[in-house]
Amino acid sequence: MDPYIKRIKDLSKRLDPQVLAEVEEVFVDKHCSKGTFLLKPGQTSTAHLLIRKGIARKYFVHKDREITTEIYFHDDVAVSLDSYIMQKPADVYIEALTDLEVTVIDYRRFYQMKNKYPEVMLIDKMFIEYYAVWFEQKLCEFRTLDASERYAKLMEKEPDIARFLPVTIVASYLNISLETLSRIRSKLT
Amino acid sequence: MDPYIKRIKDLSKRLDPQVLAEVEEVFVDKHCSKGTFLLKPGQTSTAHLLIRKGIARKYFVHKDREITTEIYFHDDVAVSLDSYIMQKPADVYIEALTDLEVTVIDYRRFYQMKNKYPEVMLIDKMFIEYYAVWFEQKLCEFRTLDASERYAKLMEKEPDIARFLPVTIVASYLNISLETLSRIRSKLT
DNA sequence: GCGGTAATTTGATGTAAGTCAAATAATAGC
DNA sequence: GCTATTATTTGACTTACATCAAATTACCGC
Repeated sequence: MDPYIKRIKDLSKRLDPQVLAEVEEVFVDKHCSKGTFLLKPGQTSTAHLLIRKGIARKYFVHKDREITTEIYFHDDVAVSLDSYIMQKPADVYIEALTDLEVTVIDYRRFYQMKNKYPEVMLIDKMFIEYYAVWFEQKLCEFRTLDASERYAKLMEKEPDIARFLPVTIVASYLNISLETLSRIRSKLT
Repeated sequence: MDPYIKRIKDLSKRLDPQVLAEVEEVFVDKHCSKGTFLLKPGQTSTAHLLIRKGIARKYFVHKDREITTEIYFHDDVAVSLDSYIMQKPADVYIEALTDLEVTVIDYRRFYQMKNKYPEVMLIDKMFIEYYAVWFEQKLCEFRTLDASERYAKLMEKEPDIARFLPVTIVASYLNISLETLSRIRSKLT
């Protein structure tokens, strides 16, 4: 697991038990079946979704083509950052690729927690920080790596994506055509 | 100005005068002459740099090529997010492209302010949020727009960059070769 | 098992944009 | 002013990757 994510987790666990109990009241567990949309363009995001089990993805449609921007596994948090922060309608889909077990963290109630307990605000801030750094890294990868290098990086950093998902989705995540991905893979064997 | 930046500014101004005074003690004004580096790879960032006057840029070197990732004008904040958040050595340069007047915001002292006043922490958090959303948008542009579309977007959103900076820098910011940028421009006239 | 659909691979061809190289144009120093 | 240097433009050529199309393979439901 990423060391920064680990720090966030450790901090969460070390919250005052009283505070932790109160925070956890905000969490609601939910089941989503495969193919369901957790968010659609036009809807304003009202919750973070902690994926407890299964796989989900975020994507948007550009020129009749689905572009996958994030893929979520166990312990990942699915959210349209844009819609959450700016409190405006999303322009992305969040889709359950398998049956999911998710924990819903309602913004309104979590917001109250943040204002009541600065340590909760800190954890939320660290989460955003992680997101920002992750985006910056991705941006750097797009600027410097070609198709096969991006694939190599994916295999190194997020091998589960290549392992569990169909070429179509992996290719759109790497921003290459599925044919090119297929060719890259065949060269490696 | 971006509406979210405006919100951050308004909030800053509306801080309790007592708090504001204390925060401003942390700010130190400084002059940097053209060509100076405010940060170099290997150094760990110890301060945010608010540009009061002049132009600066952030870039990194990849395969003997300078890749400009951010350009700062009046009221922008120059910082290696990565180095700041992870508190690790930076891998980017921050360079004064003109003579600069900057306000240095020391992390250590600002950190104390954040812990003392939750409203200061909130402002810092909003700044990071803005950064994250900005990165996400850039990422989306790289995924969906070709060279001339990226240039068009630049002219629409950050025209000053194209106006005040040499082709070399603008091209590396758009992640295209300077020759291509020159050709795009000549086609538009 | 078999037929039908969807996913993946393979091949042929097109193109946006990179690279290399040379020609202008702009800028600064003296 | 003129030269030296640097920045920008223009041209010829190359290449990584997309697109289109067809072939193969995998995956279902019955």
